[in-house]
Amino acid sequence: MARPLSDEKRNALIRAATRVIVTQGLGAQTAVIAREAGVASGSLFTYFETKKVLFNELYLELKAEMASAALENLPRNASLRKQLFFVWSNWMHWVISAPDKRRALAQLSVSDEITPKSRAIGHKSMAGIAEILERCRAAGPMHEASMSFVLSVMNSLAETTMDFMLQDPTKAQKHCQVGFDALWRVLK
Amino acid sequence: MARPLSDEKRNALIRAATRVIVTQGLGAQTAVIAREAGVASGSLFTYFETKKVLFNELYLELKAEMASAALENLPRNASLRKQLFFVWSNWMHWVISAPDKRRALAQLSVSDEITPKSRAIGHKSMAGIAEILERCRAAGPMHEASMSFVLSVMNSLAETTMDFMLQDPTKAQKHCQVGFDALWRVLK
Amino acid sequence: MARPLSDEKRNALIRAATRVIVTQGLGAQTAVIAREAGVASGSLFTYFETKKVLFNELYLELKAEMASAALENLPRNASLRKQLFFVWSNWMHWVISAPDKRRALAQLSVSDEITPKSRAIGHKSMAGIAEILERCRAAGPMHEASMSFVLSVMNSLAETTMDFMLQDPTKAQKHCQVGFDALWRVLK
Amino acid sequence: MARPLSDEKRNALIRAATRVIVTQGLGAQTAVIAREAGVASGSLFTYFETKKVLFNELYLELKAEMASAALENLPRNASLRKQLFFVWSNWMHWVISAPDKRRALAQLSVSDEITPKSRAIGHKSMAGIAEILERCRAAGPMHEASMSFVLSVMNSLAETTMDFMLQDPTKAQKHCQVGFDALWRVLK
DNA sequence: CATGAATGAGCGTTCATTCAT
DNA sequence: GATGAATGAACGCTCATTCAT
Repeated sequence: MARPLSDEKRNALIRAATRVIVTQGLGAQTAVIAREAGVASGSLFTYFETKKVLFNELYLELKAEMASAALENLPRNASLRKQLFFVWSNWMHWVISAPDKRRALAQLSVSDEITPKSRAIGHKSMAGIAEILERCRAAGPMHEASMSFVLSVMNSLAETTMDFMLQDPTKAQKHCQVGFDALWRVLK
Repeated sequence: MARPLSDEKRNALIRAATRVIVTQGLGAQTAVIAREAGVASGSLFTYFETKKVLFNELYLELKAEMASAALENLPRNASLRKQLFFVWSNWMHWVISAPDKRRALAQLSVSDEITPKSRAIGHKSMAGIAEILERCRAAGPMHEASMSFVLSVMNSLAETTMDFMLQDPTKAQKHCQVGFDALWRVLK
Repeated sequence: MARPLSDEKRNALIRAATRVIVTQGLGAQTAVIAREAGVASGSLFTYFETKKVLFNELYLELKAEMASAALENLPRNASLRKQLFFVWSNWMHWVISAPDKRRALAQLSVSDEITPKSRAIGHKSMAGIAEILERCRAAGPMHEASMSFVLSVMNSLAETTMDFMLQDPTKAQKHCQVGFDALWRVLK
Repeated sequence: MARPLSDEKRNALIRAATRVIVTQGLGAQTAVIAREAGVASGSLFTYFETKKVLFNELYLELKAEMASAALENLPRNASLRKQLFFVWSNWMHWVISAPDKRRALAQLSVSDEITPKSRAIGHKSMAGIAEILERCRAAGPMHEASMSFVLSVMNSLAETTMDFMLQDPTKAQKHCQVGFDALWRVLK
């Protein structure tokens, strides 16, 4: 991933793509993304070979950002439950503070524009979270299931929780808690 | 009435759309769907005003079929847990026996081609399932959450389970059970 | 021109075409014309082989009707000027009483759907009028011009006059007179 | 600015449209016009938003060109009759020298693709001619008719004359004169 | 490297005409 | 003969990508 030139422009494009995807979906025209980024339409292609590449890189960035937001300031000495709740909380909080990113990521995640390779890398972003989850389920009822299944279950619970938090911000805190409790019951 | 609108052709189109969506995604060309259905490209539009209408009707049919498959032969006298497991089992079984339908439905569900109205109707298809779920969660830890949240949670667990069952059919039975157990723990 | 069956249906189609052309132009769909005529869309083609044939026949009928309206009750013993004014008057009056027909005819006349053959026949419909015109210009300044040129000039003056009469019916009478006076000056 | 919009290409498209309309009518395909102009089919739409816009702009250009051709080198000191004849002559001469433009303009003029707004602007192109005409009819028998009626009469006489000039070029000069004389008699 | 015009394959939909009922 | 569903060629316009400036 050689950075040909201005990181600034690359980032502007990534950010513009996020915003535009939220309103126009993945059918968004590259020209619109470029305009939104304040860049000439042709320039988009000096930063990203194709639209698909742009979407894949955006996917990875969002995924990584989400994961790192979830792990920020993790209290490594607290109880497992507390650690997992901390991660879950951070995660949900990130969604609330950056709803566009979450919405764009949701769209990208279900798109067939995203390659298996990107998905694999994206999963690796979650390694830090996975590790905690791993320890949480170790002795519980999911101990025989594959780790990837458990991860997916957590993900799907998280997605559902996020959707409801975004739908009605006044009940966001409540949903955050209820969602976590459900997850904990799944694991313990 | 000369040559009445044929249910057969309509169904051929619906079935063709299902198959083509699985391989080509929602960008599938109407002409391809028509060819696959064995009708002229223009004929698609005598059965469905637009591509979007076709997709919405397909969504509704798949959703309804899925729900009715899940409720088939429901043992109304069995315990709640047994009833829910029965529904879950049927549901998962339908997916195994009609993976194309599940894949097409998954694509349609996340598409913005599907109107809010269709989604509303689609949710009503799930009323039978929702009712059982409602009774299952009544006394449990989710009793304070909104029904739509609980439904969404069940749905997301189901989707995750389906994906894993489809990925590795040899472990399908196992995943079916593990997924249900997780759901049950969420509820009880 | 074998009349396969019901004159009634044929006429309904001709009349419907007139009305529809006025509102939709010559791009009017055959299906719309058929519906307006209260006939199945396919039936149009048992009365007229093609859309083009329909339009040509309609053209001829309107042209003939217009000419015959102009000549109705012609006072053959009056002065030439009076005869020509009589014809002109009738002609203009027909337009006022059947504006749709005039509008449709105007559209058809400039269309390239109308074959040279139809145009030739259409001109023959005007023979009666031409004859009077011929006598009017005989001794005048147009006596050296070709008859077809003189006819065209009269036609174009008539068209212009009609347009203004239809635009503002309160001044119709006035325009009728002014138009005729201009024609007469051209001829005498 | 990278590769500025080229007037050359725009003009090529306008000229191509003129030629193609003559042979194919207004149903001419945009792809054919583009090919005839030597540009890619999509490029047509960077110069004209839609086919309709192309046609309206072509209409306006032809109308303006015609009017300006008619007024070129007008001898402002000559008698009114001479001035009007001069204009008429120029006008007819333009038609002879650019028959395609005249044919295209004729088609466009009767089309319902041309908006009322374009027509209004088109009429303004004729203002110079109208002014002379105005003075010619001032004292004559048309002095009570509306100016727009007189203009229309002149136009229709001109159109008729043009058609005959184009039909038989050997008699073009003759028709030009006969047409003008008729117009003069209308006015005086 | 930035720009935005140029390119042309691609697609949903229309509609005159045909033909099974 | 009447009906209206079936047919499929046709077309305007879009948009990711390329490339001249």
